[in-house]
Amino acid sequence: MEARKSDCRTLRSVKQHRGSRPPTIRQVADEAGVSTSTVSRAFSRPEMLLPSTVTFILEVADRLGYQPNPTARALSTGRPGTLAIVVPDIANPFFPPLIRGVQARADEAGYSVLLGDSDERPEKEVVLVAKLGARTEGAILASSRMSEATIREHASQRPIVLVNRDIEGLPRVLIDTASGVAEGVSHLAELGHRHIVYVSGPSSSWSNQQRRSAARARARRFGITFTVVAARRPTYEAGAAVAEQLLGSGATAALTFDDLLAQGLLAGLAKQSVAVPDDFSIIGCDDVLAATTHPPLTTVSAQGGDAGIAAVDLLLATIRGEARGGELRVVIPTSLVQRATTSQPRVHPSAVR
Amino acid sequence: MEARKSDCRTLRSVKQHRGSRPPTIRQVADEAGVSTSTVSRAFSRPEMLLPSTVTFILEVADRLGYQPNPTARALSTGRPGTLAIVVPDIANPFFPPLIRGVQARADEAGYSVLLGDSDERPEKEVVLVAKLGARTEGAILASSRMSEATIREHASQRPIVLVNRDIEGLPRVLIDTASGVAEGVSHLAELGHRHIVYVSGPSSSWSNQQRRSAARARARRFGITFTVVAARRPTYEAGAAVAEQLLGSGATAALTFDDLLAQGLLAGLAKQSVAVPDDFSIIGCDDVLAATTHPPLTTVSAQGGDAGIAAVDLLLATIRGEARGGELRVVIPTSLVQRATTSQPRVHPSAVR
DNA sequence: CTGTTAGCGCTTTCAG
DNA sequence: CTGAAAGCGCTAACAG
Repeated sequence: MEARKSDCRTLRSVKQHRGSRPPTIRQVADEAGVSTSTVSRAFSRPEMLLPSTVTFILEVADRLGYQPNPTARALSTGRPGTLAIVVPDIANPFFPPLIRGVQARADEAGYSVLLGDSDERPEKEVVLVAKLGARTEGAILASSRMSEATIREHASQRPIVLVNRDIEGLPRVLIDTASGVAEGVSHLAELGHRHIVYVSGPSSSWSNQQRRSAARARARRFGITFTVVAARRPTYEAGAAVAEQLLGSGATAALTFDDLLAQGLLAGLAKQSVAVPDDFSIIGCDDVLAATTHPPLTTVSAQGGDAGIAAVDLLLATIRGEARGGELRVVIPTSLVQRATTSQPRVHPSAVR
Repeated sequence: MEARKSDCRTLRSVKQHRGSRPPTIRQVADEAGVSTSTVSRAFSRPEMLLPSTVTFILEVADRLGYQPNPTARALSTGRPGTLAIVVPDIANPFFPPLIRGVQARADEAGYSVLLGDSDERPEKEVVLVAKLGARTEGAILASSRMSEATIREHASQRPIVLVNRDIEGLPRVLIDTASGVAEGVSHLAELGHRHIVYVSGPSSSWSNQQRRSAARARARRFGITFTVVAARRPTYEAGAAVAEQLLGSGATAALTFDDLLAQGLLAGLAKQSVAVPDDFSIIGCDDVLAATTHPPLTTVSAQGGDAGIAAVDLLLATIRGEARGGELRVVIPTSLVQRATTSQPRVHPSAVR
């Protein structure tokens, strides 16, 4: 096989330079003396062609600097080859590992990832999901702040996988921090604490609800006093701000919605000259700060990256229509990571030793 | 104007349910009794139509749940309406704010954002940029690890804006941490330090080179000893690992490539019972940890979010062909943020006070 | 195994 | 101001 019609395609064969359109399948076909279908197949289904044809075409294509146009391919096949991931706040350290996992896995599967940040605002999330949904094959909603009804509505339009949001019937991956949190409460109870407080995060967060109720249930089981203190956003500042309030509550230990809050609390307590863990114990959640806090934070591990990978797998399965009933709900286990912010509560000074 | 031909388009008018294709411009046109061109115009160039026609069509479209297909539009116009941002590591806290800025600004401009994580690997970055580049109108390469030649090659194919990489002739936004670092050295010199060390980051990082040479130059100006110690990746662990090495060097202060390294160093030093800032002073860079370290880190501010916004503006201008010579290089100033990790060097014990 | 022929859904001249 | 028709670049039956 050799190149035919390699005659003058008037001006079209000029070497590419800034501004010239990239070569199309048509040009490769002409240059190689085959039909466009053949060129198309050489790229999408090479097994249908003679190996020699494939190599020849690929060579010609390469020489011309041809690359299949993803947009055209998307329109023709109806498969954009992209996924969307939307999160409430990229800057919250819980999400980067998650996003990283998503992007890596999607990439392996030949997909690209569109990212959306809703800025913790449900209305903005709605718009984003609609906008991104139209240009993707499916979306992953991490810690969605939208109402269940709204989510269901979106899910009826296109494949959607939820992360840390438990809605019956929808594919979802849940990081089961509840078990880790319960473990944390047990740990505190066994240490001798009789009054603990839970510093809550965003009220519309499923994770927050899970953690709060898991902590409460376990506390009840041990018969220890359980109080809830609300922090606004899950931030360092908010954590530092609730320190005083905790001290006045009579509690000797706190579990916080996440590590950021715990870290802030650590600072707030330090400012009040309260020693951690000697005077007060703290347990965070998510394990996104590793041992970088001072002292190193005891927390509940959460494999954000794994969740991202699982979410992509689930989404891909859903897209392909392989998502069978049972596997709709993937649960990722967690456990308590003991570092240095918990210890026995300080007993009455005179009783020490 | 009223609906004509609202007759049976056989089965096509069935209400949408999971699995049914979304309505096309054709259906809206039929339902409204107009041509597809008119529907198209109602969405893309309403000013060409009678206001009454527009509202009518929009209403019909809304009733049918019609939304223009972005892919088809992209193919037809040649403008995908998407931008790409590729970073070496999303999990590095320097990038989330940057990405956040990019996504927010792009969204305002009606664009969506494709995200790529190169995992600090140049080869992977090359593949990513090529892949994402094909489906976007342009790309933002943040802290690119690719060679200058490779970057130029990509830039010759499509609009590209660099962040923290200074390549002549290419549009770029640079966070001028060099000035902040120099300020940091002056600060240390004025405090009385006579030997400082720079803990370097990725060798292929432009920022690293900038910071290192800025520090060296300023140190020379003050006639103080300047040493460089190499950390592998810019991580907490790497920072903790170099602590001992620094202590043995005779230096009394360190500037680190970034805050993560500084934070690790803080921990490494604490482990060796070296008090900061009393026994050793530290200055970080990027200001991504705010006052969350212990003690609060003195560092060089860097407005990642602003850089992201500026990058999008530059990219959009480049795409539109408005990028004029002079504005090709946007520099974002930085300054030293003094917190609590720097102080006078401890003089010979007997000489104290 | 390869070519022909229709589109995918939308935009865009060019008429009227 | 609106309609008809011709694509954008690629894929997908259907023949051969």
